[in-house]
Amino acid sequence: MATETATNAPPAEGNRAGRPRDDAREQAILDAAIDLLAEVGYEAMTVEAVATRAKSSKATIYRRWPGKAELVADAIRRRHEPMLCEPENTGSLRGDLLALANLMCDQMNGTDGALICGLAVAVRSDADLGRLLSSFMHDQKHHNASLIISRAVDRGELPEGAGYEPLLEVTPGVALLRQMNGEPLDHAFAEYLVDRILIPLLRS
Amino acid sequence: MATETATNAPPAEGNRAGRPRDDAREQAILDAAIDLLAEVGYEAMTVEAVATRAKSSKATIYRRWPGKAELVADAIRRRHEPMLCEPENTGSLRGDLLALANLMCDQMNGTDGALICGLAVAVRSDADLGRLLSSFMHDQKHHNASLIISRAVDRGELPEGAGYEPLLEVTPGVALLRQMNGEPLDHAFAEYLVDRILIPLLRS
Amino acid sequence: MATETATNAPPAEGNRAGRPRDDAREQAILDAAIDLLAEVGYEAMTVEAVATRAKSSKATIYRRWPGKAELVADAIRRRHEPMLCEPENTGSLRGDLLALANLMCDQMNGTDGALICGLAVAVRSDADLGRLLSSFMHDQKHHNASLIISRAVDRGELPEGAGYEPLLEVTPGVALLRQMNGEPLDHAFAEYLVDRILIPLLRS
Amino acid sequence: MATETATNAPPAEGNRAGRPRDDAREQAILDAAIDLLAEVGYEAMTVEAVATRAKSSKATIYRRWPGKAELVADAIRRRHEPMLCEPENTGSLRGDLLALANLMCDQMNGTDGALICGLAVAVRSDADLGRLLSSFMHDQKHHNASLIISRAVDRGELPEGAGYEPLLEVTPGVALLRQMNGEPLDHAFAEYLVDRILIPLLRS
DNA sequence: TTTTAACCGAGACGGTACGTCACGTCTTGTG
DNA sequence: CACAAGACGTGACGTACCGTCTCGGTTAAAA
Repeated sequence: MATETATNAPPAEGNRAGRPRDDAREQAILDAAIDLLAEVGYEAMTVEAVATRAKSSKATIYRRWPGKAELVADAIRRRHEPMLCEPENTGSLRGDLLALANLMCDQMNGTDGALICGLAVAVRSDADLGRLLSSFMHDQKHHNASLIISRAVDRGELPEGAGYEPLLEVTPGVALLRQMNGEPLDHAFAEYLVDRILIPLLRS
Repeated sequence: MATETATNAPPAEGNRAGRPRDDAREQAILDAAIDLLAEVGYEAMTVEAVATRAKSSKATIYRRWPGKAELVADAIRRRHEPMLCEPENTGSLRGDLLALANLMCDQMNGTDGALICGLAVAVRSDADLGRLLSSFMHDQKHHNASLIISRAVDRGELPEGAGYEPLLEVTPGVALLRQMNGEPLDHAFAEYLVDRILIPLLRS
Repeated sequence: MATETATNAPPAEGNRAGRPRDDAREQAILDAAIDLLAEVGYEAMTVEAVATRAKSSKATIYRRWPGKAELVADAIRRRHEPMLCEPENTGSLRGDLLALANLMCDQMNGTDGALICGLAVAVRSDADLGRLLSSFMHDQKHHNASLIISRAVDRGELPEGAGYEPLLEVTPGVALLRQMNGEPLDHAFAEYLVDRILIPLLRS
Repeated sequence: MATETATNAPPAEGNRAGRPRDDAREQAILDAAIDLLAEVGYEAMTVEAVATRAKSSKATIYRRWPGKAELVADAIRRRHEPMLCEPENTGSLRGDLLALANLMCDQMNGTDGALICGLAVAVRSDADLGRLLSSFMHDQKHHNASLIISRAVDRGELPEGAGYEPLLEVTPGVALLRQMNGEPLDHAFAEYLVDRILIPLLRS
């Protein structure tokens, strides 16, 4: 699943000579990029500003990434990895789903929503980025959803063999749609999503 | 319903003298904008390029719209209106839904998908555009969905009082998600959507 | 003598459409360029700085000149024209020559020396610029030298038919050499030039 | 006479430890610098390119010279030394002067002219470089000129005590001027220089 | 019919970000 | 230590787009 894109690698693999790249610079740049993305958005974000905040230089950035878009893509990539977290066990299927939905809403209302929208265009010309974004939204849920379902099966709330696949697409899909329609992703939405869509779907 | 934005009106109402605006210019500009949006995306689309393709000039564009974002918003608005069409009656709920899903897939694979993705960023800073995009995706389906449901009820395939609301969000939501993940929106997807998600949801 | 170079002209001659170029901008830019050239030299002079001082923008500069070198060349071209002045009649050949030599020294010690040295490189790839520089140094002297000689002939200090050509090359040549050797162009040099070189040469 | 500039010496005098500097590297670098100077000029010459052509590295260059200007200065210095040559005795003053003038023209038309022009700018901010350039043009002539004059005195072509100083400045001065005016330094010029300027000057 | 005011195309203008390149410094590994 | 390789911060370069502004010329309603 490692969505390995063709960006950001020293020219040759086996090369040894010369001063090695400083990974700390890379991290500082990506951090600065993430921060600025969240603060001002993709379009208003300036490579120069990223360099300044990272106490770096444009040259160092362009030595590693072909352009602004790829820098941003990588920044998100890195940010995604440490974001997996265990879903709490609330004692009921509905409670678990609601917790999950609210968590997703919070993320979408924060930086992530902006990122996803900001990258929608880039996705169309970079299939790898698409897959990345996909995993960005799915991976955590994949794990969490299967856990929630199995817990519900154990409780007897769902029949044996209930599949969680629809959850994976319906939940973020509807959230994304709302996001792009400018509608709020609040607790009311979370309840609507769980009671009117997710639970009916799982019960059927 | 009319998502009235503060764009595009001659300066004063009561003025009379002088050459009136040429509506043909307006249409040419909007057409050019739509074409370019689909071809290169929102960011890469240039006002200069729109003017050139419309055999117009930047001044004419900026005389009518405050900026690029509003021009694009208007372009989509205009394009949306003539797009309503009657859904065919295939004789079964599944057939009707499948026809609808396939139609949506075709649209998303065509210009519309590009448009939607290209506008994702702009939506966040222009609530009106969000609502517009919302109606762009909903209105037609709103009508079609209610029609399909009522026909299914008449046939006895669905119980009296079955709601079509979930259809309106789940269908385009999942499609949009796939779109942004770079996954194909083909007939296999349409069948999956209908059989695994829509019908279970309606039946529950 | 119009050293017409292939720089700085609107794309077509007969074109009429569009906003015409503002000649005041051009003059402001050239003035700023001259000033900065004299202050910091060619290499340290920045196009950005020229734009700022001229209250212009880089775009406007690059719209008119292909690059920094051509801008500088043009700046000097313009500056040259209004620089002719009458040499005073001191009553003796030596006095006249000394006055001329001192004038030249002052010019070379001022902006002009810097200019000439700064352009030495550019000259080699732009023959027109060479001729321009040539006239920049010669024209005035051509006139002045013939005047001084004829006055000396009238006074009987020089024989009839004495040519002034050597003056035209020897005087600025030696000055230029000193300039490039980092040696001072002061009054001692002027006296040396007149007494040891110019007068012997004219007398022979 | 050695115009000793503050460049290019191992850090401490008495140090002994470590690998000694490889003088071959130094020569390779200076050769590369000279070649590139002549090919593309001072401004277009790149330290990186010098390093590449010398199969060296920038660090090795900057370990020995403070910067590009000093490197170039040194390159010229080295090149100058093996260039002293005995002027042939043609049997007459005019013949000797003509030979000298033609030699100078050939040099100026070759690499040296480019070098001198290329360094004109640098001279103004580096007095040592100026003196170097001065000796570059003078030293050889200093020796040759005195030789030619003394031979002419011996032949009786010139009076006892004739000074050669004017030759030293007038000859290269006029040549330099022509060079910067883009005028040819050919045999016609050599004859003009000798017959119209040098001999009259010496005879007076 | 004549005015007249707004239209239209073209394109110059001030700004600002982009991505490139060279300079001179530094930090590796290998002799 | 020297040396080759090459990353790094700095800062100018020349390009491209945005949104504004003038031009000369056109066009339809108002006088």
